[in-house]
Amino acid sequence: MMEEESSDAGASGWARVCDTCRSAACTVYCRADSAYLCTGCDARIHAANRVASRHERVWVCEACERAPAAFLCKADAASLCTACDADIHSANPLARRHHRVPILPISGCLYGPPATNPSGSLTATAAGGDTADGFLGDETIDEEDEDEAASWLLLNPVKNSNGNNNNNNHGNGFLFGGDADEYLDFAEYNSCGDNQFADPYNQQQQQKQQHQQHYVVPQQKNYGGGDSIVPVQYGEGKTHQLQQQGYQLGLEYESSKAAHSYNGSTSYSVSVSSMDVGVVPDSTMSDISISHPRPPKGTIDLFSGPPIQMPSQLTPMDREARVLRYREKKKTRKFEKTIRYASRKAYAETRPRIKGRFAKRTDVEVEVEQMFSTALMAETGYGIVPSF
DNA sequence: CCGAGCGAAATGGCCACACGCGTTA
DNA sequence: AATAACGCGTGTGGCCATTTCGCTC
Repeated sequence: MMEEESSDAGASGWARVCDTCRSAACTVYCRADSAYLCTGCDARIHAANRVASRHERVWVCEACERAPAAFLCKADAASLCTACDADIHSANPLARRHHRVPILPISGCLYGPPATNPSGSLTATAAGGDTADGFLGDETIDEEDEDEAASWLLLNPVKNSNGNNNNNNHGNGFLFGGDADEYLDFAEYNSCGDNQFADPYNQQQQQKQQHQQHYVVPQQKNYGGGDSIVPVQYGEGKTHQLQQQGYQLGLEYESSKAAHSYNGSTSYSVSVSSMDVGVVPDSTMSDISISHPRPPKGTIDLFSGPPIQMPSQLTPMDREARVLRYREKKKTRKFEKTIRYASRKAYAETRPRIKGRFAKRTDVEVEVEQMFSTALMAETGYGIVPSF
C-alpha cells in the first residue's frame, strides 16, 4: 500500500529536493531553519554544534515527499503529512481504522553514532517508525528484547506495575507503569508479519542487519515447556524480515509512548493492521458478545474450537478471567516458526532433496553413512557389530 | 520398572497455485 | 467512463523421506 505511493512519488520526480545541496531528495524538515534537508545535509548541519543539534525536525511525508509529516500511521508504518493522511485513510473503511499518532519532532544527531546519554534515547527514538537510519545502537535493541522478555513473565502486568516495575525499566528511562499491558499488546503486534514496508531505508536496514547478526537475540521464551526446543535462528528470508519489522515497530512504540506522555492523554489504542482484523484487541474484548466472525487465515482464533455463545451479562470476575485468558493466549501467540526438536531440524537439513522435497537416500549414501558410523565406533573404542 | 513395537508428529526447501494490483485494449 | 484481459509480484500451502517422540503392551 504505502510502498507503492512512496515509490511512485520518488520515481515520478516529484520529491522535494534538499534546500541545501539541491541534489538529493529531502528526508527531514527543520522547523528552526524552515528548510527541507536530505540525510547528508541534515547530518552535516545539525551535527555542527549543540545549538544546531537541538533543532527540531520532522520526517518528510513518505507519500508525497513534499511536506512535513504530521502523523505516523502505525498500520502502514509510514509518516504522512496532513493531506496524504486524509487521502489515504479516507480511501476505505479498513484504512480508516489505521491508528495514527502525531509525529513528534526529532532533535539531536540522527545519523551519527548512538547517543551516549541513556536518557536521550527517548528523544532519539521519538523519530517515529521510519527510524531506518540506524541511529539506534545494540544496547537499545537488547534492552527492548529484555523488556519484552520480562513483560512475557507478567501474568497481570497492570497489577504488577507497581511492585515489579524494576523488571521493566532496566534503567533506560523506559517507564511502563500501568502501560505495561499496552506494551504487551504492542509486543504482540510486533510479531505480526503483515506490515510489509519495503522502503529503501528498510532494505538498507535489512542489509545492515545481515552483517550485524548480533542484533538478533535468540528467543529465550518458553515455547511450551519442551526440553528439546531450540531458539529460532533469524538468518535470512521471511523470518529475518519479521524480526526487522518487529524492530521497527518497536521503535514506533517508543515514539507513541513518548507521545502518550507528551500529550498527557490516557487513551492509547493498539493499531489494527489488515492482518489483525481477526484478532480481537483488548479494547474491544469486553464488547464481544455474540458475533465472532471467522478470522482469516494466519490469525489465531481467540476462542478456538466450536463457537461459544458468550453470555450477554458477564460478571466482573468472569470478564477479568476472560481478559486474563485472552492475554495469556496473546502472550503465547507466536507468528514465527518455532523449532520444537533440534534433532529433527538437523536431520532435515542434512537430508537429500529433489526440488525441495525430501528424497530417498540411495544405497550408496546409506552405505557411506554406515561406514562412517562404523569408523566412528572404532575410533571411540566400541566393539564393531556386523549389521549384515 | 524396563524394553520392544508401532503410529503419529515433525522437519526444510521448492514449486504450483491463488490473489491483488496495475496497465492496456 | 466502464469493463475485461493480461502481466507481474507476492504470499501460502502441499509435497516428499526419514527420524524421533510418545504411547501401549
